[in-house]
Amino acid sequence: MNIELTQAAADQQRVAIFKALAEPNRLRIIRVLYHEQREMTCSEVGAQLQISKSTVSYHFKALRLVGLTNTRQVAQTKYLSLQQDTFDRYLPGFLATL
Amino acid sequence: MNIELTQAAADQQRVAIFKALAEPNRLRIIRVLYHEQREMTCSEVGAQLQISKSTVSYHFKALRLVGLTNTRQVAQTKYLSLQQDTFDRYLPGFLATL
DNA sequence: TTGCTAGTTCGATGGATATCGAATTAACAA
DNA sequence: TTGTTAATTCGATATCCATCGAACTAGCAA
Repeated sequence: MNIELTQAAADQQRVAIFKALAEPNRLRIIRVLYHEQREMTCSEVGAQLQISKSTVSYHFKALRLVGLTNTRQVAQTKYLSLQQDTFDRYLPGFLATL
Repeated sequence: MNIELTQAAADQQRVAIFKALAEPNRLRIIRVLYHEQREMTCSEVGAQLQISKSTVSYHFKALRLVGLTNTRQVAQTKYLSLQQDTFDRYLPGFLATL
């Protein structure tokens, strides 16, 4: 294991995470999930944030791809929640500032 | 003071900070400043990161505008260092993960 | 003044991305 | 089968931004 390679990989992950959070609607999704401490669906978030469901789906995917959230599927419905591990590793203490 | 307004303002700041950090070269600048624990000049960073001085200047400005760094000027030379306060307020614990 | 050094700004370019409606897929229900 | 609901994908568009070299500004020194 080369330290520089793993650091480069970690940096790539950091940049991806920051990009994901550098968007007002995605940040609001994170806050809602953190404060409500429960899973939420695409439709539910779309209604609360007043954005189209396609846009919400797009943001959900972005958050999931960088590991900030995870998804639990029940029938046609997908429930989104925070992936605490990722926040702990890359942004410890951040959620508490929201 | 309206809580929602100040939260909106804080969110705007958060998004700006994440945007600033969502760029590989800027993240590297932050890491170098954190690890070396000293001020660095535009030229010095440009040489170390192998990017043109105009690009470095552009990134320096971006970091300064969101309050992640501060600048001390001596004659023509500007010395850059981290603004610890901002990290403490918006990203507590982040620097230590680098 | 004449250079030299450190940074900034400008203009142009190429690439990324946030957004929406429409079409599509998938799962369930009647 | 037909219809309904939840979410994804597709196209298209508009905007943002990282990058560079060149031109410029400002401070210092012969």
